[in-house]
Amino acid sequence: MTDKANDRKALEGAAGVLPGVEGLAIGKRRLLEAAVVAVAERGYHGVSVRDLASDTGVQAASFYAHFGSKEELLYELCLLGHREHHRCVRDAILGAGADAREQLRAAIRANIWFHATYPLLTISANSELHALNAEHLATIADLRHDAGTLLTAVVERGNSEGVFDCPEPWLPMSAVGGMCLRVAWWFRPAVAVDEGTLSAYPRQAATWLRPEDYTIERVMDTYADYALKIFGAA
Amino acid sequence: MTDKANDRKALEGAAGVLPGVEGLAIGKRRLLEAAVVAVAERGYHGVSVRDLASDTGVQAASFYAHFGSKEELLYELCLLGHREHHRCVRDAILGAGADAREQLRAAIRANIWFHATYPLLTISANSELHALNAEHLATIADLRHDAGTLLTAVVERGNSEGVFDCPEPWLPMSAVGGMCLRVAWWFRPAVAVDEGTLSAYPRQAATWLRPEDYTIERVMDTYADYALKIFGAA
DNA sequence: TACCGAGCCTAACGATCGTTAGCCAGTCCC
DNA sequence: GGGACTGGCTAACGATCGTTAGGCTCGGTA
Repeated sequence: MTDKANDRKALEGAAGVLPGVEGLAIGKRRLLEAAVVAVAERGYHGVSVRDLASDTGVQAASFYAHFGSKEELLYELCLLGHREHHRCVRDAILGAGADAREQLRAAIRANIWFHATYPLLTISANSELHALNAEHLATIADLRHDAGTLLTAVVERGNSEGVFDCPEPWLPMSAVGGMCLRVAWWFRPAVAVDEGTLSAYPRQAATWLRPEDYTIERVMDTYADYALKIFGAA
Repeated sequence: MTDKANDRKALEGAAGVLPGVEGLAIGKRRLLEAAVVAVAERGYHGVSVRDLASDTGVQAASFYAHFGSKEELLYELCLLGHREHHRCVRDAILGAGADAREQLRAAIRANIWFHATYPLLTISANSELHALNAEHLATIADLRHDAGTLLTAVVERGNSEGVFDCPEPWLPMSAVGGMCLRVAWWFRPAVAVDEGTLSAYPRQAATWLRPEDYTIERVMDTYADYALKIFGAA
């Protein structure tokens, strides 16, 4: 492979780690992709503008052609993460028919799918909110609140229809939410992993000792069963 | 209250956020306590040595009378967090009798208790491992591995005794581990919280919209029931 | 009494941080 | 053809970073 081809591959090494960036300018997209990799690994304050510029093959000053500040980039990452995640779960619920159990199962499956497919985005958008300014943090908090509303409605309807048995949904939802979220930290795909594809998963995922790697499908099914048990599904 | 009393209270504002620091020199202990508060809030790279020194009422250079480097302080925090957590869970299992279900229940309860009682330590010791050097990271990884061994043994014994039904324990353990770990991020006590006590919990815990705050006891019981369901307890 | 180390201090080192000013090569539209 | 816009560049700003040198003041100990 030529040096130039190597350079190009290095610059695009993070392609595919972010959903919903197809319409963006290529320079901005590359910065976002480099950022989600670096921030998930080292945290917001552990990543400098010069790091991102270097990963993208440009100078630090060029960063500011795309973002007004470093914090604004983090905000865009968080916005992207929460919006795409919410859309993913919402569409799954809406396409699941009228049975609350199937709606819950679809929601859990979509939740896991997103966290296992975009783990670096999940980690960045959930662990680095402290670095947002007050206004941006409030916007993200509103998004989080909205995302919870629909799932709460599914559970409450399931209760009144008699297919769930959890009079107080908050604790079971916290448990299910927690176990689904953590998938982003440990998941690594079982199939077709070359070095480039593995870079889309957190480095720590390699150190969680497990007997094997699992397919996304298997994790989705298994965790959905756990969730239905927790919600006391009939 | 006098100014001097105010100063003293500010310096000791983080007292009680760390277990197992009774024998340490007061200056070192204060630095560790200030560090766990700041690191859980802003991340390792978001906290400077001068920040910690300022919170402790000393100069930055005095930091190095207690720690060889900033990374070494993080290592001591991670060591403390993993050791105390492991001891807590281990003792609970050993004191639970011979029934695997009761051993599992005790382990989950102890796990939750630790995460809800020392949430800032839990967050720091689990989210900031990336900032450790290779040698220290390997030591912590060994500790994590050892901690998993005992619980795995409990589950496997429960399987062979016929009281659990989970032929492959890793996925259920990942689910239960995830939901218990996340308690550290959202838990806030329901009773007797003045401003000083609340500072022992992550700031974000206030933003997770919940209908009420729960007692530790209630979370422990509820989550233990979830865990037993997940492991297919007879 | 003399010493010694612990624990604090002031001052400063070089490196790196986020950000800005000012400039330049293309590309598009009128 | 000319002007505006886009997206890159070099160079530099002041602030802050982790860390060190060197000195002071104690309490304990030989």
